[in-house]
Amino acid sequence: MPSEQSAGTVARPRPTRRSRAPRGSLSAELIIERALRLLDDKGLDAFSMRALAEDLGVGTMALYTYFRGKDELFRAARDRVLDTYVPPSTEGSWDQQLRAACIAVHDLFTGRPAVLRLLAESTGHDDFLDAATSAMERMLMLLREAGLGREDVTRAYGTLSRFTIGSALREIRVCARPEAVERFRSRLAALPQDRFPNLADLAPEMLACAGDGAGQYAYGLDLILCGIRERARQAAEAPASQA
Amino acid sequence: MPSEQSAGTVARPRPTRRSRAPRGSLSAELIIERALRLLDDKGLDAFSMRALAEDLGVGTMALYTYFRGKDELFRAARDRVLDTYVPPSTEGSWDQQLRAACIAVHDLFTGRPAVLRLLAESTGHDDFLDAATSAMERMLMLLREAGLGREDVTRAYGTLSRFTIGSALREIRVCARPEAVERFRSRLAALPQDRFPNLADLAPEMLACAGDGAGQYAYGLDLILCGIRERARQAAEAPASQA
DNA sequence: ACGCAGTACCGTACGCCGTACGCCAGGTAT
DNA sequence: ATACCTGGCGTACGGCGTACGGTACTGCGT
Repeated sequence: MPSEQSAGTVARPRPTRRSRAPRGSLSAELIIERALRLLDDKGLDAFSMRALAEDLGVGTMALYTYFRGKDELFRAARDRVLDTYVPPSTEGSWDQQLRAACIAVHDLFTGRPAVLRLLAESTGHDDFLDAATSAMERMLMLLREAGLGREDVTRAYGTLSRFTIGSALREIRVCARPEAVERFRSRLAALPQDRFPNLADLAPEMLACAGDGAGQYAYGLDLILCGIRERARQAAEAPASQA
Repeated sequence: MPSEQSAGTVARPRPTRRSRAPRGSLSAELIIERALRLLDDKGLDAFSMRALAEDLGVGTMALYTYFRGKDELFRAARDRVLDTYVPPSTEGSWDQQLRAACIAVHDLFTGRPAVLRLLAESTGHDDFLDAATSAMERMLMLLREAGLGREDVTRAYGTLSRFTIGSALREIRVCARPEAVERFRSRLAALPQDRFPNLADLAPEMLACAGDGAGQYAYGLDLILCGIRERARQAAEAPASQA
């Protein structure tokens, strides 16, 4: 910047002129990494392109060299996280493996609250990351191994995925937030016991479960797996009933 | 500002000066109603206080007489929708009743996509609407009727609610959007069959299920109910095993 | 009849946001 | 040396939510 502010004390509006960052200081990788850190630390609501740029020590518009816009950056970040999925061991019976695989997905989601929200708001299926597709393929395989028919495999998979995302969402919104659980507690305590006897009676259990996301997930998962087993048994007994 | 624009034809920037709306033209009820209509028609993303005010033929700030801000308005709108829940009949066995109740909730959610997103993003449990609390109470009662222990009742309820919200979310994002299903289709078709044999093979079923939200929900619900029944049977056989 | 307080509606302005557009500097090829 | 390419960047625009103060109407006490 040659003789830029030398012209007297006539204060420019002080845009806090940054010095130009050197040439190689940015990359898609680096941006995604920082964005994820920011997302995890401050949450989705506090995220902005401006904040991210400042965090990187870079002008806002520099980001647009690497991503067409915020949405594209978000999708890239989401994909990066999904690609960190590592399938658990391939030992044990089909239901043991399926259980482990689902729990791994659930853990991946709850570990990245902001990314989960991104995922929940996306139109879904707009892409097939390699890791995500592999996970899907593997689950379908395990379900076939269980002895389910073609449509049952598909529907059972859908059930698992819906339950998993519903659980993870609840978990990041409630279980992981002590203040939410606390508010729940006071609400429960204030309920008229005559109108809601079961709710009032079960308050201690409700509260304990509200704080135990992982346990809740495992319980529901087992319920569903139990249903799948039963379904497989029916299919084995009456193989002619499917189209 | 006296004599502000009287100086000749110097056009003011044309803020399209509205004539003041008459005194009784607004009410909390009316605002909520219009907000819901707008939300349903244009979606959550397109909603803004300014747009709502314009829709009502009113200045933006008039809304702030009735609601402290956008969040409060949203909560009021959400509550209003939740309060339209009507519990289905109280006839039949506990599982028939539970099934009907869950489906009613699911239908309520999927009928109001924008409200569902509001609900999914809220911290949850920050209030107990009368209708929502009654629904909860009734489900807990039915689960006790099934013969479940205290903790099982709570956890089974949690499973149902998580699955229901997960399903509804998926439904408004995918099943109800033909273009999302279409994109899914082309993605499936493009998959390398050697790496993802099951996925490729099951593509027709996957696609059919993607468009059939209600069927998917009912299937998963039955899986869970089956698990609950099994659990109840275990509890009946070994009543000493619970704390 | 007349003021006057209260209130429902509203205009303006501020500080955020995402991003279109074009500039500019520094490295590379010629 | 020169031209070009490209990655970083400043500015500006239109949108958002909303704090704050103004304004005109209603209804009340006199």
